[in-house]
Amino acid sequence: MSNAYNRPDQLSPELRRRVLDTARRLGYPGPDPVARSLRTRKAGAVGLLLTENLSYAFRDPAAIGFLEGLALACEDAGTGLLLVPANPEREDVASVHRAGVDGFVVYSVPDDDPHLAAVLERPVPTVVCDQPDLGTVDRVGIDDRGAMYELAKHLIGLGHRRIGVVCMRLARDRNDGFVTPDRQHAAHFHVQRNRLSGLAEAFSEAGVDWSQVPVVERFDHNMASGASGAAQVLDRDPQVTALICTSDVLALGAMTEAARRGLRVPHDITVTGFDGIRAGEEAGLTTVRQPVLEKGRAAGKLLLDTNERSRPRSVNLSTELIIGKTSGPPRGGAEERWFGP
Amino acid sequence: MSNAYNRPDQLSPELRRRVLDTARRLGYPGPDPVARSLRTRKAGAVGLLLTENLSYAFRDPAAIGFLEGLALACEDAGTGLLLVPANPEREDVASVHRAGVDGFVVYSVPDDDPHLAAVLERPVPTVVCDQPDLGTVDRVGIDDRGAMYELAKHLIGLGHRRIGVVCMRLARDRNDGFVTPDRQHAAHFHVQRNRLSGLAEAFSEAGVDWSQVPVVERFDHNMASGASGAAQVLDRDPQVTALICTSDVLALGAMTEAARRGLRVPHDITVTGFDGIRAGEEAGLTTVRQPVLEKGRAAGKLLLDTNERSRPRSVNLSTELIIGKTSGPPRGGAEERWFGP
DNA sequence: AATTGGTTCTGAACCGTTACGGTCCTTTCA
DNA sequence: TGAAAGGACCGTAACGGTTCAGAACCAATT
Repeated sequence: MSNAYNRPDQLSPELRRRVLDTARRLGYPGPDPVARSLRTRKAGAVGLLLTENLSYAFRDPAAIGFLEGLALACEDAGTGLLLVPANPEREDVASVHRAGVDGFVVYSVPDDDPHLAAVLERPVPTVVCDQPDLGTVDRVGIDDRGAMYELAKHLIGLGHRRIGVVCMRLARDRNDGFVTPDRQHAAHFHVQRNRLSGLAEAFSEAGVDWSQVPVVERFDHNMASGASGAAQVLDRDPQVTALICTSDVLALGAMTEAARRGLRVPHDITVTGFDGIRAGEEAGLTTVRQPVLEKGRAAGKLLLDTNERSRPRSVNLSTELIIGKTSGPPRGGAEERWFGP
Repeated sequence: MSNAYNRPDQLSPELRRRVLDTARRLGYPGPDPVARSLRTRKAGAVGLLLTENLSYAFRDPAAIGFLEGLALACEDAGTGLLLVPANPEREDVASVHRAGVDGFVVYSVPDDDPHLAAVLERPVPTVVCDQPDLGTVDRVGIDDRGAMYELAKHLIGLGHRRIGVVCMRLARDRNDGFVTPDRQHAAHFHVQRNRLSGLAEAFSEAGVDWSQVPVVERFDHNMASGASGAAQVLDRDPQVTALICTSDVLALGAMTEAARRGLRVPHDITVTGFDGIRAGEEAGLTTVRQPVLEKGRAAGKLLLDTNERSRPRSVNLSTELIIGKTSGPPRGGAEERWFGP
């Protein structure tokens, strides 16, 4: 009787001792956690669904920050954190079905991802993060659109009108190259779609024809992609005065490419990022800082808060525009370009 | 009948469709993963036990590398990775008992940690990493002692005899300060014990009285600890020509402290680390590079390889001495100290 | 002595699935 | 035509715990 293990008060110390003794003698390894979970309908763990290969997440500083925050929340609650393998290339959602968890956190997956759909079919609470608001499950995010709009306004104020953009993948298919406005608009990654849309709005308001702005997409998210993306933009239009990247990692890569071409930042060209990662900070990157750790923590808190009645909830965390030393007025001054090319 | 879900070949398409239809109509959410795990005796996940607060692991570059490698192996095998909360301050082992997993990976916990004991009592395969060889379970590690011995030999060859050491925590209790040889010898962290012992051996062979060498311990593992540890060593003996740190993170901190004191590295003082993390590489740190990612991957492979007959296995990965630009001969040349104090 | 109250202990039901063996029906071949 | 073989389908028994109802026991009260 497993009362001996879990409810020492329900039986006499004498019997408890006897039970535990014989248990040990028979080599009983203690109550089986799975059987317990079945009966109590509590798995004692939350699942985390990441878009990327599991291992890839550990390379992205923003993802690591999110993980840290989520782990923090789980730790507080004494629950485990199950990393669910969700290979984006395979359509195999078995891993989602197999996960014995009390809830899911879904972090930045494409909105048409079959794994996401599989999660939503499971009868457990779910929190989506950096995803569109589904209205049916909790959500944590930031105002990507507004933050990027503000950053764009800063650049516009400096006088930039001829810009280029390097962004992360917009859909599940690999498309390393220029992006049509259609593809931008139909992007399946909520975060990227909104950042681009914030840019488009601000620059359109400033009289820039957005359809003419070179926007380059990169599937892999690392500095090399930022560098090659920047190169592609600069090859197309060497006259751009600012390279706007939708992440700090891409921006840092773009800066190496600028350096390789002998362009001084910000004198010859302005480079901006998004996220506010440590390495960007050290480089003095102009960027939008978002509270990645808080995002993870908020997601965990929302999921583990059993207060059902108020669902679904939506949490928007605030961001901060960081004006670093990688942004400045276009070469030759702003005025020169007032009546631009 | 869940055959409809899992064994489409066992029944006619017609029946399958009918079953699935009524299932949907009745709001059946698909087979319950926990019940399945109970029946099949497979949880589809491996547990990871970390010494630190879960979230803390995401701050340590070496731990992140390990996690990445382990996640990689899990991904290949299609299993989940469950981060088990193991607050080192509480003695609460319930989280270990509650974890529904097919095996455990234990990474760098003190050898007297109750969580480790709890894992070993569970009737599932276990792989320990950066731990003493228990003889009963698989092990992955490096030759910490030999690698540190080699690094010490390099410094001795340069002429260093008067050194100081900054190391990570040696036991579960907090002891920020100097370490007696006794405590070094009795250290509960296998990795730290062996690194110190490699140092002691090499310098003893070179005629240095190890009991006189200042060894400072820091409980928290971050750059600030490295800086304050270095300060404590330099306050005790401003004449040390080399600061040997048992991790790169500590070494980077030590370098900031050296800079703060106006000491040039390596001209005025030599600083060395251990791990081979990216930030250290960028700083040109002299260190021992260890394959952290491979360690994680090897641990995962060992655990997921169902070949029972060859257990327990022990894997030693190789390390590489990296001679960077933070080590050089002691100020005033090596010869001066040949007959030194 | 019978009722009441309380504690300790026992047994059975249940959680939801998969494995297994048995029934039934159809097909194949002597 | 009958027996054997095979496929489709179905019912049931674990898997290993937790929970809960009620039995058994003892002590105190009426």
